[in-house]
Amino acid sequence: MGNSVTKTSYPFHELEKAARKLWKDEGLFEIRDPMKAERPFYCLNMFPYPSGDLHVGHGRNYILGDVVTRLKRMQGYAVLTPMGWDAFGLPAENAAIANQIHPATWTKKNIARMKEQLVHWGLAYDWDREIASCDPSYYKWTQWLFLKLYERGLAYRAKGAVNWCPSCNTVLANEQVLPDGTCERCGTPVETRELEQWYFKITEYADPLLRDLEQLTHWPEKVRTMQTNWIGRSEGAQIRFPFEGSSDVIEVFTTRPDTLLGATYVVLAAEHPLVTRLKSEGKLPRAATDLVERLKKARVSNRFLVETEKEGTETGIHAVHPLTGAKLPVWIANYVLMGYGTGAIMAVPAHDQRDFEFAQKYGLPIVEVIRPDPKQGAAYDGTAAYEGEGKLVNSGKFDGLWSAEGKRAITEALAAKGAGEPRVNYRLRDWLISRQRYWGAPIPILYCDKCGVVPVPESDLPVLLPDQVEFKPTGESPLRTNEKFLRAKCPKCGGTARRETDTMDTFVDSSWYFLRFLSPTDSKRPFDTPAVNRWLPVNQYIGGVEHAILHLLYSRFIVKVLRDMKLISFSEPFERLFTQGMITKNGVKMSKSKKNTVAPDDLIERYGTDTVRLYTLFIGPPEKDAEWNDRGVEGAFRFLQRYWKLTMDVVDTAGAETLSPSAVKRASAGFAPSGPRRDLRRRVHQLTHQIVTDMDRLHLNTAVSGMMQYVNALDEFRDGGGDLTVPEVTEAMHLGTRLLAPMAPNTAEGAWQGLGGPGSIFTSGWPAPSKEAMQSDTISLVVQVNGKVRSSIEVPAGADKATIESAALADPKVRTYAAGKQVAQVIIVPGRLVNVVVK
RNA sequence: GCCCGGGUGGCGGAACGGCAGACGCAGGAGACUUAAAAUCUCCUGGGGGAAACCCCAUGCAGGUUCGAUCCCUGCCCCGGGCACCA
Repeated sequence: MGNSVTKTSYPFHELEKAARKLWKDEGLFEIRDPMKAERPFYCLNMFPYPSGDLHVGHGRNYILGDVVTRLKRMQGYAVLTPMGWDAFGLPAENAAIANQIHPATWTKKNIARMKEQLVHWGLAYDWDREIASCDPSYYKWTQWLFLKLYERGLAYRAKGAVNWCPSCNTVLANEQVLPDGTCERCGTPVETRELEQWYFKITEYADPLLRDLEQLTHWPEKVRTMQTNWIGRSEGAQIRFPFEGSSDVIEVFTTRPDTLLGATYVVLAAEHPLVTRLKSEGKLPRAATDLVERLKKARVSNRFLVETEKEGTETGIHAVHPLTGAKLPVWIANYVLMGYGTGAIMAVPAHDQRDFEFAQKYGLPIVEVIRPDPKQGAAYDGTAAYEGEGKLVNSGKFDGLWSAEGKRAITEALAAKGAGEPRVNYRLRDWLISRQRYWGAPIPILYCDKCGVVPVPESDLPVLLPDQVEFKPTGESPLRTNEKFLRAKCPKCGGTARRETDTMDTFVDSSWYFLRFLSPTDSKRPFDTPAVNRWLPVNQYIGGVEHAILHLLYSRFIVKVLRDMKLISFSEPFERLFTQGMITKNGVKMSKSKKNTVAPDDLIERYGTDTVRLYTLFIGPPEKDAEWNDRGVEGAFRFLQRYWKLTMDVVDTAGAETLSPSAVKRASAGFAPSGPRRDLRRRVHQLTHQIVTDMDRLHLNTAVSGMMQYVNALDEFRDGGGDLTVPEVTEAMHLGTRLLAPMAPNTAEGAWQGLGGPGSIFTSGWPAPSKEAMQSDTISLVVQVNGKVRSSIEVPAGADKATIESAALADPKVRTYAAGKQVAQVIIVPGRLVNVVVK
């Protein structure tokens, strides 16, 4: 089959070559001076990790971005369309361990290969702005970013329970652990370890990160919801319970202070500091210490199992109810987690299902304090907790208040006693950024025996990764044992210091790269503030939904920090976000490991890049997943062939002089007032309208379909004996070619040159349909009887309702269906239909 | 359990509340050809009918409406997110 294809008269390879040369010569997609370019538009694809080969599934992302880029260019914008490489990361290091190849070498090789593929794909990137996050000239500034956060107290080191991936040999941020407790990258079950690690204080920005989501009206609702859930804001109160025999207090967080009088016991997480202390002081009963040990061990692996049965034990100590003074037993239980709130709760079994189950199991008292309607019986019926709101009962002076009032009144009463206050709690945890890996940006910190933790002075950046290192199969970072790297001089006291050996999470690299593209080679500053302020937020950001939380939340955080540092003037990095669906093959995501990838190279070789582009766009709505079908590619190819032949036929018959744009402009006098030529022109403008609208909304599958109909319309015109030299055809070719250009740029550019140019099609402006041309003299209306289609009538375009009604009632089929019945109503929808309601 | 998507021919998918299935793929018939490929033409949701036409059909059951794939209620499946979050 390959043979027959290459014999086609559609010379896609030549077209690609010529088009690419023209675009390069004209510098169509390059921004020379960001401060001077008019009408800036920043179109960005998430920069990829250079994993090696690209498949057609990856291509969807880039093709979408390229269509936007070219469309905006035609609409007269100066489009910034850069590309770079998220080039630090574990696969390079794993390759190093497996094949004894340096991560830098491996990464560079992959970058070269992928760049070749992107170029082959004909994507319009401004390669002069290419960046790679593993380049010292880039990661110098990632380190600078760390120092800035450190200066502001937003980077800190702390010991705590962390996620450890035993396969990746490193810790992970919460965002990088999947809901089933496995590593986001490799799928290995994550373990818990107590380690001292570096964090970014993203929780400080929880509220702005949440609030500003409201501004992001051009983000998919889904992504905003996911971020909202992830941040997990809840309002309530922090309440302090003193406990007997100590001046200490147990702090709990609750969203239901209105149920405080129903609290009958207090529960601590096994990891709660008080538990640790009591244990070390020998004040815990044997059963309790045993349980604590068991729970801590179980949590290493079972932390994510929700279905675990509730289990607990008494500590022997008692807390004092802050309002009633009642003695409440303090328990330790597996259903209270250290990772949320204070790691301690007040248990209200009548109104919290978890507490209820626990209280039942251990025979703890249950006191009802909320009733939806006090006149009716209890909502709490002894079989399950009532978790709704209502009026307070059994709550002393608070009886009769509604939950909302009760919350306020009880919180105020606590505040008056100094026993509590309103509190907003977040699910979001700080961002753990240290990684025990080599192939990342070293954290620019020194440990001095005398001065303690000392940041590397800005002037000493970058802290370079040592080149001569050995990768051990144990997976231990070679930095840990590299004496040359480790040894340093303390910038404060001049004494000996030891370097931090952890590197930064690669999501730090990608949290600011979109700023770097404006000044990719600047060695003085991380980014050019005026240029960045002019071009950002990114007008159109395109990438996979898998970053809905990770990259997109981190970037938003960093941008807000930089704004607070007055280094940029905007608060959000990405104005419009588009998350494309993945392409599946045999129902599953394309991936090397599943061996179901489709390589673009062969397809481009055989059919040309425009065919691959067009099919990728046509496959379905871009935001949804879609199944790849090799036969579908041929459909796209057939269309382009037909389009090309048609263009060449028009050029041959009409000749250049009738085709030039000025001739087209003059042609309007020659447009036919009626007949097939007029019909063609109407159809062409209607389709133009549809395609323009679809492209604006990124409904590219229907835009491609519109182009197919466009060619069908012209073919039908010709088959019906139409003359290709008439001005209607010339106009159609000029419009259609420009409409096609963002989607099939090489073919369209070639056609444009054939049609007499001048210049690149991408400087020819974006078409607009003519309202007048879209109008028709008569319209055909569907006629329904009682909502069922029975006939259709032809009426003048401007016909009034009375005319339409009588025409409809006169229709023989309508008369048949209306026979013997009364016409109750006639509904007329202008331009659409008539519905005759009979009884 | 809660919150988002989604369920339409053999397949991918179209349809401001207004002719369900655009466009394409696959399939069928034909033209061209010694033949095949390529190309072109016509047909192609199901059922009934010689035909004109008629009936059924957008996961299921209701509702609102002159009219519902679209809006509302309940339910069933599929995908995603959150989840002992206090």
